[in-house]
Amino acid sequence: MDAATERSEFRQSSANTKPSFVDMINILVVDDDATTLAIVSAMLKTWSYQVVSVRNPIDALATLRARKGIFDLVVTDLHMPQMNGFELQKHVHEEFKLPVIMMSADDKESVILKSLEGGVVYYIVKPVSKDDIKNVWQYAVAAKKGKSVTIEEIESAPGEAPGEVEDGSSETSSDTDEEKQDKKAETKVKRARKRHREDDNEERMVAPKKPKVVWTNSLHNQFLLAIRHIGLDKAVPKRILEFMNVPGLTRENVASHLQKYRIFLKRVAEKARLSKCLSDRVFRSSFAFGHPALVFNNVQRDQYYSQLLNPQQMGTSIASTFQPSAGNGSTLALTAAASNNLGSIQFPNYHQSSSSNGSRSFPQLIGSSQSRLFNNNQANILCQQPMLGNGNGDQLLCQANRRTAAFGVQQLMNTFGNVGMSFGLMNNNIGTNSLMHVYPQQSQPRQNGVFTFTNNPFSYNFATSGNQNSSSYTPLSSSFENMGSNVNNVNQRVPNSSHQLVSNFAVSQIMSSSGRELVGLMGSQPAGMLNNITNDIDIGGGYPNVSLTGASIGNNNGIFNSGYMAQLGASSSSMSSSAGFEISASSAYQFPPSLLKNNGDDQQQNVPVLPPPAGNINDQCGLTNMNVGGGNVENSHSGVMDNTITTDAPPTLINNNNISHEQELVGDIDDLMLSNLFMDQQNNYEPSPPPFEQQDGDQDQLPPDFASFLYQVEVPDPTADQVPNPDSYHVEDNAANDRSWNQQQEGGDQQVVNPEFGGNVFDSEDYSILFDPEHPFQDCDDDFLNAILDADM
DNA sequence: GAACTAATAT
DNA sequence: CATATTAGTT
Repeated sequence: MDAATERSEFRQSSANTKPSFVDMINILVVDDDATTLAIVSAMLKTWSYQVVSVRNPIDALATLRARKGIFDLVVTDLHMPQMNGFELQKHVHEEFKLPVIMMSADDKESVILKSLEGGVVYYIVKPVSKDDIKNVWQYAVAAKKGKSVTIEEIESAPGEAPGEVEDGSSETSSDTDEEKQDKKAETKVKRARKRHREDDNEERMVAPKKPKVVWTNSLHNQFLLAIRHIGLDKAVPKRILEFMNVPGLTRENVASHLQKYRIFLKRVAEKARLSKCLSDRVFRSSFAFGHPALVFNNVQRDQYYSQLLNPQQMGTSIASTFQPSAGNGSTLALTAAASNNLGSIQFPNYHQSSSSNGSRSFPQLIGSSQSRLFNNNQANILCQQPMLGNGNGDQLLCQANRRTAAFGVQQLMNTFGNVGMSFGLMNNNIGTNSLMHVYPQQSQPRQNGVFTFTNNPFSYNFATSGNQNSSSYTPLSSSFENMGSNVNNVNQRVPNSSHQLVSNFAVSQIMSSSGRELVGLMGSQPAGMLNNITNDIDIGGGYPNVSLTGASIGNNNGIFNSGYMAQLGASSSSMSSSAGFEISASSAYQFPPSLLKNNGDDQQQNVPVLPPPAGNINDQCGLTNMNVGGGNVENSHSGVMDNTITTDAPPTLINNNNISHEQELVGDIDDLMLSNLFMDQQNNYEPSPPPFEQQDGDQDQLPPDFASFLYQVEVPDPTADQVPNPDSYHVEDNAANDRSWNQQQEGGDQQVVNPEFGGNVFDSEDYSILFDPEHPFQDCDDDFLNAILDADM
């Protein structure tokens, strides 16, 4: 039999399952300790091995001599009186050429190494488990074949911790030309022999089998992270592998997974292309950077409307309007009570009024983002279990969230007003005279504000509380005292009984440097996950001069710590953001050198420069869910505020010395969404319940809202008699070149087509959607939409 | 020849 | 089905 055939046979027969011929394998067990001897022998017998046990090495050698040729394997203790395991092994090797497996309680690396170097084929640290010895037949077979079993192979032998990826270096690959010639024949021979393999066994049994790589969530997330960083188009196995830096993972492994992933992407894309369902259209459009006008048609919009307003979805009571949730990827999330929304993040916002009445001259907002793409915990990969308590009926629960904050729609929640309103791209029940801009995320200038509220009567409160007594609202400085800058402060009652605030999650408390006045709160990880929260708050001269520097948000996966920074401007009408992520290297995640930047500080290790993980920061997806203080807060502001809320958390990476590195986000939101969807499928999660009726029974239909985060939305005034008309929007470009180009094209501000994108795709960077209450419904241009759809992909 | 990836095998 | 391996291309 030629070598190729042998190898094939080996593959065939070296499955995890114990071959039937083990009952032909004779093992001599040597241990001076009778108990161990009995146990090990019994274990071996339960695996059907033929076992002879002796109490000392001398007897062992005598037995071997007496029954020469019978034994296939010797299993011996290391420490024995007359002769230790090393010596015995030496004798056994010289005289009988039998493989020896060493057992010892000694787990010192030096000892193990010495044993292996001395020729011991496998070292078992006592206590011996059944699994340890289950597959020792492999050593017998390997020895018979005259094959040496490498250390790597031993290490991948049974008993190894699952999930580890074996080093591919143990691969025995040395194809000769001969082998290659014979490939076809090989297959036939393999099949033919398969049947009588078991009679014809040992010869082909060789070494322990190399385990399959299991693409766990964690591994897949690294994979996704790599793809995100590299960019889907440029993500090839080698680069992905490089980035992932997982020991033992091979390029082939990655290639295989990538193939699967691509198939997934393709399938989703195809569905989007084929379906007339709007959600699919949206999906499709978002592939092409999206066109906001694609998002809804009338019917769907209405459906979406009702969906968003559905109390079941959004929660209606004060207590249940929002719950804080811990996003997985360094994210603190807020979710609606009745829908375990995914991937939210909380971020600090600052609300400053230039013209509000004087009684409310304190900052009081905390926004939160929330994904509504995936509802109902169907996508809780990498979950954290709820770990934070609740208090006083407020039911603030921390819920597991995945890192898909990236996807969702915008919502404004009137928390205190007990109304639970929300708006999406075209859904605005809150309205005021305010306009909310949601800029496209992908190329969002990071230093600019994203959400702009104009003449906004709201003030913004800590989004999760939902339990403020609207009639007794008092400054947050008292309410949120000790809100918790670390995990120990979770679930802390606010002393002021009128507020009933329970901080059920770890937040950063953002205090003024002088007055201990709470400027903001920053969501962070729940207990146990919080690594660092650092706030650097500097408030000069009181309001309106607030700056805050973010928090690190720990990640208990050890992938990295990310933080969020926001700087709040001094102007009464604007807040500028110089926010960023802070990522500090963590030992658990090893970044390839190419991704590290040395900041020049000797004390400072290189820090990775890479974007934050998918979806863990709201701004990446731009969908922000904000609790808008209604009730008392709202009233007190009476609609004359002019706020700019920056919710943009630029993916700026900041090293520990606060030297920031701007980093453009790589990849686009659709990739992220798809990635996560992919993982949902991997995990057999139910598909997200689409907000719209399914049109073709397609279970994989995507909810339509995810594209909306790309765009800027302006929201009419909900307090006006006039009901906000979600159709009354139009697309408006913001960039001069777009504008001029647009004018040349005579599309007006209805259609902004950026030639950079092939003339059929919007440049998401440079336009917004404006709601215009003055105008009647205005559907998007179907022809145009169709054109995009047709041209796309 | 290395790497990618579609195709195929396990 | 998920992953590994092969085989054809680039």
